[in-house]
Amino acid sequence: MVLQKRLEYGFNGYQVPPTPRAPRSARKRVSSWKKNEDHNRMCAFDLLATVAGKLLLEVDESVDKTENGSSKPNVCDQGSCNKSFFVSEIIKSPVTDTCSGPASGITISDCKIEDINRKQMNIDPPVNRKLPVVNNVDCNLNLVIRDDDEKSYGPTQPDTLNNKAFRARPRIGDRRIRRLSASKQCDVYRNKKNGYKYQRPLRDYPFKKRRLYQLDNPSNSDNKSGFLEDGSSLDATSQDSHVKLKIKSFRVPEFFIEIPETATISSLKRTVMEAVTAIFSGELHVGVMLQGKRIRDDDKTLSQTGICHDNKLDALGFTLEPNEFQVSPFLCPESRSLTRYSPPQTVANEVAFQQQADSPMTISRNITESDHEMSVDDRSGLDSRALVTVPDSNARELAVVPVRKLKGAEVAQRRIRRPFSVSEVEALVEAVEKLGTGRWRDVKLRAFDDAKHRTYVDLKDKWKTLVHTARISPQQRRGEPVPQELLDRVLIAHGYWSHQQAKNQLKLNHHQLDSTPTCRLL
DNA sequence: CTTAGGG
DNA sequence: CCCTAAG
Repeated sequence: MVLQKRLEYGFNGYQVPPTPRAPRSARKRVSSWKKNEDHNRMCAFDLLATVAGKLLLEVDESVDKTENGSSKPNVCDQGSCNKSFFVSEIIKSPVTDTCSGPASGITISDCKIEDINRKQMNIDPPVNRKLPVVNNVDCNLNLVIRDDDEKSYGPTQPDTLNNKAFRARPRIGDRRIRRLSASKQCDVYRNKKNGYKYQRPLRDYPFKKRRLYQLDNPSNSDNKSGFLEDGSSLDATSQDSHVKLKIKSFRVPEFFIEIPETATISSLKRTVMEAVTAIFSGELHVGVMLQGKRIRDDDKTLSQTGICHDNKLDALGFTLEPNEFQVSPFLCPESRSLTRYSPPQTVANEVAFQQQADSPMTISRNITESDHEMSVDDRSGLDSRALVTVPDSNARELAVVPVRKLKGAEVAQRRIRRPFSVSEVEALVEAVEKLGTGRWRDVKLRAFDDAKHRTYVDLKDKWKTLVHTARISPQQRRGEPVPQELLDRVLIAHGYWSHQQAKNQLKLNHHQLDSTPTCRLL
C-alpha cells in the first residue's frame, strides 16, 4: 500500500507541508542579485537613442537687435523660436554591449547653430515641455507587457509560464515596475539569468494621477528648472561673434511597442507616450560632439574648441546622456541580449510609427534612409523585439510602460480592482486547505498559475478578507456573495492552519532553547 | 524573491 | 490593492 503523505481532514485534506520550507534566512539569494541590480542601473541607458544632426553655423550679427526690442524677449514658443530645441532626427550611435557605461546618447541632429550668444540655448528638455516631435524612438527597452488577463482556468500557458518556471519568471506580480529600489529586484537580471524575456505584468490602467511628465506651465513664473522659459534672463552682453544654433530634429531609433490589434488608438497613443516618457523622464545631461569627437572639457570656450561660425553643418552635435544612476532598470543592458542592434545609420526624416499586422501588433521599425512610409507588408526587415506589449484581451486597459522612479515625480498607477469571483474563491480555499496559509507562492502556483493578475500577495490579501468576511454577518458583506459553504471552509482552514502555525512556532522555539543553552546563559 | 502585516 | 520590513 502506498504511503499516504497527506493527512486527511474531512475534505481534500489538510496537508502538512511535506517539506517544510527552509527558513527564509536560509534562502540566500539576495546578495548576489542585489549587486547585479546596481550594476544594471549604472549601465542601463546605454541604449539611449541618438540624435545626429547637422549644424548650420553662421555669424549672427543681429543678436543685439534682438536684445533691443522689448524688455522681455519673446516667449520662445516651440517651433517659432529659433532657439528652441527641435527634435526630429536621430541616429543611433554605437552601443557597447557591456555595462561599461553609456555608449550612446541622443544626438541632436539637424540643428542649426543660430545663436549661442546667450551662453545657453533655450533647449526645452523633452520632459519639461510638450514632447518634441519624436518621430522614431528606439531605446531598446526590452519591455514586454504580457497579457495578464488570462483567467485562471483557461488554457495553460506555454511551459515557460508554468509551475517550474514560475520562480524563474521575471515576476508575476504587478508591482514590480515601481518598487525599483524598494525590494531590490531586478527582473532583467533574472531575464539574463534564466533567459527569459522580461515580462512586465500587465499594469492596469486606471485613472490615477500620473505625473510622469510635467509640462511646464508658461504662466508659472517659478522657473527652477534651469531652463529658461524664454531664454531672457541669460546674460546677453557677449560681444563675440555668435553662432546660431537651431536643433531641428530629434529621433530615437529602435523603439518597439507591441500592442494587440484590439487595442484602441488611444491606448496605443498612451503606450507610446508612456514609453517615450519612460525614456526621457530620466535625468539627462548634454554632451557635445565636434567632428565626431566628444568634447569633455567644459571650460573651453567655443572658439577654443573649434565651434565657430564656419563649422560645417554636421560638425557639431549634441548628445543627451542619461544620468547613470537614474537609469531605469528596464533599460538594463541585459535587455540588449534580446535586442539586435542595427548599425548606426544615417538619419531619416520624419518617420511615423508603423503598425504591423502581426498580432499582437508591433510597432517597430528601424530607421532607414528614406523610411517615410513603410507599407504594412514591408516588415521583413523589422525586428520583432517589442518594447511594450499590450494585452490582447482587455485591450482597453492599456499596459503601462514601466515607470522608473524619478525624484518622486511619478507614481505608477494602481491596478484596477478585480473582485474575486466565486470560482476563484473556491480555488483559493481549496488550495489553502491543502497548502496552508503560509505558502502563498505555492497557492498561487497551484490554483492561480494562469491568472497573471493575481499575485501571491493578492491571494494572501484575499484570504485575509475572506477570513474577515466569514466572521462578519452576512448583512455586512458586500460584493458578490460568497457561498456560505466556502466561508465555512475558510474559517475551518484558517483555524486549522493558524493552530498549525502556532504549533510550529512553539516547536521552533523549543528547539532553539534546547539547542543553545549556553547562549542563554551568556 | 517571499512572507507577513499594516495601510 | 499597495507598501515594505524581514527573512
